[in-house]
Amino acid sequence: MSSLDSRIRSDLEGKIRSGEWPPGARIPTEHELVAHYGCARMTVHKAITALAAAGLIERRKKAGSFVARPHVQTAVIEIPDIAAIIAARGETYLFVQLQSARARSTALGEASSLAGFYLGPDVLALDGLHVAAGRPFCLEHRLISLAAAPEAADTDFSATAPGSWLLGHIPWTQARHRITACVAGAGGEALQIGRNAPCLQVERWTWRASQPVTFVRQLFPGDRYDLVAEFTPD
Amino acid sequence: MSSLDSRIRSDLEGKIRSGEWPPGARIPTEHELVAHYGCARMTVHKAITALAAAGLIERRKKAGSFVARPHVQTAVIEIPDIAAIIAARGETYLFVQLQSARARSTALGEASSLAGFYLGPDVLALDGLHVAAGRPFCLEHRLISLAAAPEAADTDFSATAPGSWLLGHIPWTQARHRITACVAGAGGEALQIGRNAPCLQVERWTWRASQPVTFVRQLFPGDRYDLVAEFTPD
DNA sequence: GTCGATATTTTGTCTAGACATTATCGGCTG
DNA sequence: CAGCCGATAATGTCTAGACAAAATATCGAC
Repeated sequence: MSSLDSRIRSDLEGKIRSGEWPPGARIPTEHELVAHYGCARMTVHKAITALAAAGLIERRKKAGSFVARPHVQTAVIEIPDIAAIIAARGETYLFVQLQSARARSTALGEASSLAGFYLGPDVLALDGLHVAAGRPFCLEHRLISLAAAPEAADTDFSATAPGSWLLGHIPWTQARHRITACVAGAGGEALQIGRNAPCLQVERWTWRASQPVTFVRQLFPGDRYDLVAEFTPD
Repeated sequence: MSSLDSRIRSDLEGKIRSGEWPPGARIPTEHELVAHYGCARMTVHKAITALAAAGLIERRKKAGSFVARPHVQTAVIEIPDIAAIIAARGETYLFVQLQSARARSTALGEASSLAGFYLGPDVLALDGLHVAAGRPFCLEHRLISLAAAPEAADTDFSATAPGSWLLGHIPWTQARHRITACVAGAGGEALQIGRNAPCLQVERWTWRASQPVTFVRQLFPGDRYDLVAEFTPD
């Protein structure tokens, strides 16, 4: 926190963010910074390396270190467990299972829409509704690979959201998210909104050690949920 | 890339991701790893510190290092410049200005909706349309603080997207994003879709050195754009 | 002047220690 | 048994070097 390297780092970061060192400018060499701060090179190196990892500067051997030119806005969005979202709002949370089926994946018509994401021959298909403060909050359609999560076959998801359960049982996943806007369509009835109401749709494909584990499609009424991303590159 | 510390790091990471070391498990101490890999402690320390920064492990003095229990899914989404999105698709890009006005911010009715985001007394208000391959792609409404970006007053935005211009002139910002689903509403005409068509709305508030710079609201037809986030924590 | 080999500068990685910090453990005391 | 308190074990930071790798700069030959 107040270690020397972090002080050096925020010192340099301040000069960049304030514009004192504009994009493209060359910053002092490690050697010069060592002389300036009166410390070992490793200490300066650690500070500069962290700035480079954060994308604020670019380093080139022999040439030096330069303030980077921003090109993309990256934002970190957190997609927490839905139960956690609702708990944070101070509302009561409930999960209701609508349908559950165990099937051979080839029997699932949608298998083809999951291009390149083959969950194995044995798949659990679950439909459920997340309810916040008595109002429908999110309609969820989920497929779970029983090869990757065999315990799921013996678990009762009638009141437990499969997302929370999976997070606790098949953790440390790799995932891909897709966020789109669409109309509620057939899901409008369960969500108690019109078929033409706009919804935020989050799709997530999840792997564990490169083995597909689960796919989920979540539909949020547009007026009940939004994603907020604070972006403080550091 | 193939330095010793990165090899140690991916070695440990593999044991975590494969489940060999489940969440909550204690991983070997730095001392033990030094003995195992036959290197200096700094080298092991660098590898472990990187894993801790990535959130894969938690470290507690005296107690040791433990595989973290995942609780939130964080995803890094990149929100690139719209021109870059379209260029990446290999389509032609065009920006069309619809309206431009310089105003006292109190004269803008919406000022109140930007709670806590006061752009200063002198504001530039711009409406424009991003066009990809001849079709409307994004409707944009933007406010620029002339206190933060005085050069904007003398710039011609009739064909230059203000977003690209700002990125090059007032870089290294801090930002907040909000992503919602809504209907096109009045914007439906400019986008050549129905008023009830679902849209992805991205709002972004931008600061530079804690000074508000710009606010933008972008409306994407739901079927023409989606956000994709690859999540490979590392 | 142009090309190419060599020197130099700058960053990247690593070592073998030192001391600081802090939470836990175990024992001592009341 | 409860509570305090010091020993200890683990991480956190830092040093003063060393060598490696890479890219630029320089100088010489032609």
